[in-house]
Amino acid sequence: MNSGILKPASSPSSKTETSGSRDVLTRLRTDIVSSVFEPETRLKFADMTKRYDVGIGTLREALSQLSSEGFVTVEAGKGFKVSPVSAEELIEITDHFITFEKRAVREAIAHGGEDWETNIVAVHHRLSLIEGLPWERRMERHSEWVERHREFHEAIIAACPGRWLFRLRSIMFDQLDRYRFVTKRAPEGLGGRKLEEHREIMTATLARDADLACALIEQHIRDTSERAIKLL
Amino acid sequence: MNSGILKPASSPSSKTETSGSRDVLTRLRTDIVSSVFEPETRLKFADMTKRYDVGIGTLREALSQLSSEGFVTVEAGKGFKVSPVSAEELIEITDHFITFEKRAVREAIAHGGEDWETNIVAVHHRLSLIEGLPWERRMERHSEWVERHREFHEAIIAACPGRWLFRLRSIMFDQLDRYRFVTKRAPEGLGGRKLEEHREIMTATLARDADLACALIEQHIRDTSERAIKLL
DNA sequence: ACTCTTTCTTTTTTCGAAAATCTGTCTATC
DNA sequence: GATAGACAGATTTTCGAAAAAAGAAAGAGT
Repeated sequence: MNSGILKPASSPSSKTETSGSRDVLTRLRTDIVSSVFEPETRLKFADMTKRYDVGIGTLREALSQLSSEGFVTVEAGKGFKVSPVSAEELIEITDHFITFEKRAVREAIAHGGEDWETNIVAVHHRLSLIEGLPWERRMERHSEWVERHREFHEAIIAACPGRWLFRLRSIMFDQLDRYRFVTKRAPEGLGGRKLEEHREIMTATLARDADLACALIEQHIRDTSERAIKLL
Repeated sequence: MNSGILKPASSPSSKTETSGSRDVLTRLRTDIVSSVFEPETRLKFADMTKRYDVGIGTLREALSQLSSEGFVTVEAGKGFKVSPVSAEELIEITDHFITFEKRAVREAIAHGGEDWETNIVAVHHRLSLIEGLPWERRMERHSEWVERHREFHEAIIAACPGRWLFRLRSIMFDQLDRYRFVTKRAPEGLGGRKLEEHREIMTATLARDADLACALIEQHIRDTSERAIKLL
């Protein structure tokens, strides 16, 4: 089957066209985050190499990487499978992420300069361009939203000098993305609210009000996670 | 990371290399931790495949894994090199580790059962067998000490139910190991002191005195890290 | 009916050749 | 002398074939 010469990649959602050039690690992670592969699914080399059009070795390296990020689990001799999800894990991840993020925000506010501020304004604008859209159009560009949402939160803490703090936070953020996905098709509700929240977070941060920024971020994250828990 | 597979532990062969019984990932990590390769050293495939007697693909996977653990850094097209070390990073790692460890200890004390207690006593005994030795003999069995030391601290927090907390802690612990190595050849000093400290930590933990255990552990880690900072 | 082999199939894991990329050196040109 | 281009050697990255391991199915013995 799939007699096409290149790129079968018949993902059900063929809206975002960029996937062809991105590397297999990113594509595979995206597919796991967006539940193209359900939890516990075995990721067989034969299928995967065809789907992503890469060699076995390259694929194995990507899977190995994803296993250390926690997205897939590996059992020696039995191959790789998509890591399971659970409400308990989401609670724990949320908890860790909030702890990291609050700490990082304080550091960033303490150390950030003009470039940091400017970048926050810039990426927030990019994000608001999508969040300001009506519901259907937002859904169409969901994967873009995911990316810009990540960019925004990363920009906020970019001035944090602790590299490990940044790194640990990012691991948790990526994990949250996976759970965040389940709220994608949730009823409209907080769509416009998010636009508000992000603007408030930006304002507090640029005003160097660390306490307020932390409180807003904590609420922002907890809201999303709690919605996800209900849908799990 | 190091899943519960029992390792060969002892060094069977006279020379450092030969006998590729342990897998290349473990051996390479050990070599980096014990400064066989200095920081910033480029890890060329040609040399490495000969040294560890594995194929290019296998080696690449190991290096890739180590890069996500933070031991090596990778630049696309320019290969892998041993990550740099710095006093600043040690301070940050120490800080994160202590935060994780204290939290994990409290959880473990709250949740641990009889098996947990028993295992702590057992691995502490194994550790004390080395720490009770005179200085020269301790040095001879340093790599065994590293392993048993890890086992001991892992046993203390084994009952902690948070899997991500455990995981994040372990990443930091592995990083600390690398810095801990520089204190290996430090003047005798705290050799006997450590034996004391570990016994105190065990006693406090088994007595379910979380506050005391946390305080002891924090002191224990900070002492070691501060000694390392001076030697950096 | 059950279990222990044996054999065959599927899947993972390893390996080294070949392609792509980078680095440094030499030469032509201004 | 400085700059750009091109060549050669070294190094990384990719790929798929082949070996090793796991799983499934069939057969023999109890």
